[in-house]
Amino acid sequence: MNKQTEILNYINKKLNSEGHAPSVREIATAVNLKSTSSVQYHLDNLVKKGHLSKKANLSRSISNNKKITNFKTIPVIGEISAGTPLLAEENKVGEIPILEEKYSKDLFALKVNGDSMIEAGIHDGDIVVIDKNIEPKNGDIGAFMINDTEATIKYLDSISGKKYLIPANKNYKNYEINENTQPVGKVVSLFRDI
Amino acid sequence: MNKQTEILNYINKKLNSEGHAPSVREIATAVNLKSTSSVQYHLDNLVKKGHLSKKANLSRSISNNKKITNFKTIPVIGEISAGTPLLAEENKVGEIPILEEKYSKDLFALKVNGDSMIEAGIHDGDIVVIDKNIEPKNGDIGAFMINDTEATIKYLDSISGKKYLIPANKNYKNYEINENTQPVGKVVSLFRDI
DNA sequence: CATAATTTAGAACATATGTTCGAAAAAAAA
DNA sequence: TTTTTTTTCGAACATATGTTCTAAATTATG
Repeated sequence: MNKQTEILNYINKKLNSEGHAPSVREIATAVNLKSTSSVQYHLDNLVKKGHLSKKANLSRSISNNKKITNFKTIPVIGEISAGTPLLAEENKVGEIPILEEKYSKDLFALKVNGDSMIEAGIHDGDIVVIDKNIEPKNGDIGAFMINDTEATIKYLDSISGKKYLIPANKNYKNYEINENTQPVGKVVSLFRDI
Repeated sequence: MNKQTEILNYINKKLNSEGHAPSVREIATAVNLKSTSSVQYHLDNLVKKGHLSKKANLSRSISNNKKITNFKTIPVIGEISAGTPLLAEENKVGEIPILEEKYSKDLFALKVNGDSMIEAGIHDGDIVVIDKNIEPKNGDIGAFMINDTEATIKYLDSISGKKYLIPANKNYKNYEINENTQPVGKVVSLFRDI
């Protein structure tokens, strides 16, 4: 490996592991160069080639030029235990990445339990992303809390004036919405490990 | 906002925008403190509380303690044009995030075209992640190239000794594997926007 | 109000660090 | 080989930067 890429790799490694850039002298030691000016020589080239950025006369100001795609994570909620608020830490079973541009504070994810929505292509164990900021409308798939103890994913629709939670599975019955049914948000996307 | 969180926010902002930590004096200026020792005072507290890490006597060595969930992206491939290599840039229609721990070089994603796998819960427009390093076995859902011009997602299975690509849709027929059929990889996960 | 705890200030110090320059060494080209 | 280009070295320099200490100012507490 040539010295230049060796230096670049070392810098990237350190940026990642230490959270800050190495000094010129640290680089020199790491890549077996006796003189700091040798390192400068390569740093100049790496900057010219656009691989790195650095600021003049500034300690440890080297940074990586590569475009960073930014993500945020949203919590994945598993079983809801009675009484525990939906997003309580104890319900959390994981995190999933969301592109920053799609991210909003009102997103969270729910691990699907059961096959009541299988005809909508939502399987047991799938993770659905829910936007609390969007109230599910007729025809939408939404997340609903029933009696504050159970979260369920169902179609929402009206049948002869009454509102129902409608499963996508012939083996399950419609559930008429009552005062114990609270809409949580709209299902906006889905993840599955196969 | 109190001084401590003001400092913490400034540091995080700078780490993000500049790629390296600010100096103590830069912090002082930014949060309107006249003395560097005032900043030190708060830095010490932030370190004690576990919000930051820093190394003694080291310039710009402040780093953020929060666990960084690392992601990588894999390319999403759209329509395959005849002759063009599968992963060619011109076939790319986007990127999706993958947790670093799940990431491998051999992952890519394919936008599903059509509803031939709808009974397996894979819909038109879904994005499936394919691991090129795993050769699909009987019973697996795999990605296959047909005649180097078309990528398709199907079940793989044997029927009376012959290997078939089997759709999950009664309206489609099984396709017997021949010399023009190349396995690309196994489908390992799925994304859907609803 | 008096007292204690917290926060800020100022100055001085030690040094880690980037930079520069000329020359030597090594590698590549002619 | 000779010439040119690339790479490395060593030393010296200027300064950006973290640190410490004491005292003052501010805020909280009784």
